[in-house]
Amino acid sequence: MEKITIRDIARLAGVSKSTVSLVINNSPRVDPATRRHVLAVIRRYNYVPSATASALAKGRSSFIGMIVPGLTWQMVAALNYGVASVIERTPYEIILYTSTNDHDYGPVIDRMLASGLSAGVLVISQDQAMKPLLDLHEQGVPVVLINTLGSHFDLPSVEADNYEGACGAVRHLLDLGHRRIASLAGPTTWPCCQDRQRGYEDALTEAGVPIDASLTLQSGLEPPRARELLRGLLGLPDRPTAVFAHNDNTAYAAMEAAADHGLRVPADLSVVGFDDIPSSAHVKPALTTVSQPFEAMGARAARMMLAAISPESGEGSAPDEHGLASARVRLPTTLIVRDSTGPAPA
Amino acid sequence: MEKITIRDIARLAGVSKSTVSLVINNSPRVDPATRRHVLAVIRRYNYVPSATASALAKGRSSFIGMIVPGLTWQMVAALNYGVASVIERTPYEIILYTSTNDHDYGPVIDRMLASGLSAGVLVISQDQAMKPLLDLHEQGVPVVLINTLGSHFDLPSVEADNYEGACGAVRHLLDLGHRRIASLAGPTTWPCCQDRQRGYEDALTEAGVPIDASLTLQSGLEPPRARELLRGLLGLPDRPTAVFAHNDNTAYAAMEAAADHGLRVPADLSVVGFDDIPSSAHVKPALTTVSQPFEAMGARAARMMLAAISPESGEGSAPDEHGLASARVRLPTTLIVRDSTGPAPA
DNA sequence: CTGAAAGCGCTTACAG
DNA sequence: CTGAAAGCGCTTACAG
Repeated sequence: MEKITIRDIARLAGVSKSTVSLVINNSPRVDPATRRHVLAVIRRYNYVPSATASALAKGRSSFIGMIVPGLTWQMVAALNYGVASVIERTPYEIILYTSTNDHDYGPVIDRMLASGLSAGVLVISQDQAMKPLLDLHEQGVPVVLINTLGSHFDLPSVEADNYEGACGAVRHLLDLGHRRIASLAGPTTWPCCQDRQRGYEDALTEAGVPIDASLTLQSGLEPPRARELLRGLLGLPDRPTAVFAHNDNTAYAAMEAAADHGLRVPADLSVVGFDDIPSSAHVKPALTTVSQPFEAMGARAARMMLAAISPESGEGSAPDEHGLASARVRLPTTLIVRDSTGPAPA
Repeated sequence: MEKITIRDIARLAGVSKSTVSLVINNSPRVDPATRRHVLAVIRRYNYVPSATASALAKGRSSFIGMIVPGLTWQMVAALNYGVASVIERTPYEIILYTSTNDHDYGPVIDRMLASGLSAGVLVISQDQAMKPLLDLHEQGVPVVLINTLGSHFDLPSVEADNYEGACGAVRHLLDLGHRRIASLAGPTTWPCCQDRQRGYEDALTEAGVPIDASLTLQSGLEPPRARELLRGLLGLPDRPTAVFAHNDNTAYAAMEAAADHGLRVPADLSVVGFDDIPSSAHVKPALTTVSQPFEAMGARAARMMLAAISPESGEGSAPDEHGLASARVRLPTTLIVRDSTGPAPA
């Protein structure tokens, strides 16, 4: 069971190594008959070219680096699944870089750069320092971001449509008759949360409901803090009858805050979240929330990456002038209505 | 900013490429002074050897494959974090193989084998077919399993102590005065669930409580099914006063089943889960559950892998005769007591 | 359209 | 203890 090499295939097919190589790399300048023949023996012997050897010879590798944040995210699983489903049909492999420092991808990028292994980098990011990524990009390594970034960065990215998602969630509450709707807001520095907050405000304005700044609570997406802040607000005479939380975990905290006051959800207080993490279908009451299309986001990002590193590879063949280099795609979200929202109390 | 190579370092240091290589690979047969000097220039020029070139020359690579199941698991994140924290201090990189077929790792293994890229494989598995993994192992590729396997497999593995974890959970219920305790069991074919079930039964027996088979519900770990089965059981006159669920998601289902009957948790029914996934701290009532040390499990597995692929690398230097090749480590769990368990009703 | 040859950046006997 | 040389398995001009 010796490892079979290009030389073996060449001998077996009665051609030179060069020809085999050209076949492998889809060169057009090889006779169709020869190509078929070579392909046949390749298949027969189950030959797979050595990735390391070809990387060395080509000067570029067939690895895509994927940088993921550390512990935090439940969504990484779904995102990754999407990425895997497209990459598994290509000769590329994913090298996983897990950042043990969630606020700075610097060390991880250094490592990547040093190894020179990655043909491109997929980055799942939140509020990490962007500088290292921009450096990467400037050094000619394609970078595709998964998740929202500030618009001042010109890196290709795929994200959920946070703005429209938030609008939809708030409109749902408005439709149910709610007028005093609180926002359990995430970090003001996170672009995704800025978009969600804008969506919240615009939906209100559009419905003719004036914006009351005291109804926006800066929870930083930390459940304990969210619970505490909302508990304060719920004690007030003109308490809100609904809350739009910037993510599911703080929505859970909102339910706890309601319980702290003996308020029932949704009879006394409606709650809508954002993300639709797996547990949201199971909490009591089941959470109405904005579902992000994580799997699709991952798949899309992977396709953009492939297009960026091997333009010939078809698929996303460059609609805009820079290939997909500066694309910024926003995928639609879906409002999942469950049991945590209901008509505004009389 | 040309890529700097071993030849550059050799020239800069005034030695041969061979010597530089020996230094890089920690060969003992190089003069300490020379070594210091070479190391200095390596550092000064920030030289990192090409992973592809050395893989090619050595005939083995510095990649560790990690196979993860598809969508399912929230714990993969924590596991991965543990793995990353140890691998990041070595020259190894992780190649991520995501199985889009959760029941058969065959395709993924084929791919891995074909590329010949991985020096070893870390596998997060549940009830996948073991055959491909055993083949791998037989071909001399070190395999370390994360998670429980049938004891009939002789692959090194790290798992949580499911048996003791279950015992602890059930003893907690017994201490609270419960005597009729249901088990919301997982697939009988999954070794981890077999262990949990044994723990449940042994804890009962040890307390002198006879085992009532009708109290064990085969939920298959599917929440809807768990809810339905338990709802049936709770309608009976001698209903259980507590339930031990084999994982958190079915514990949530148990709470729903209780609500279906208007039973309060924990006043009328105590519920304990297994896993301690992130949301369990936030559900209402917060779930008492057995916490698995995912991060530690990942780290441990990574260390075992390193020991297997580079025995010289110290760390876990082989306590048993086969190195760590046949080790089977079981890490302790922790019972997290929260609000879903309380004294048995009078 | 095809082949011989040099080269990618390392490692590893083999001499010395 | 150190260096010259061959080789790992591919790719890529360059001839033909």
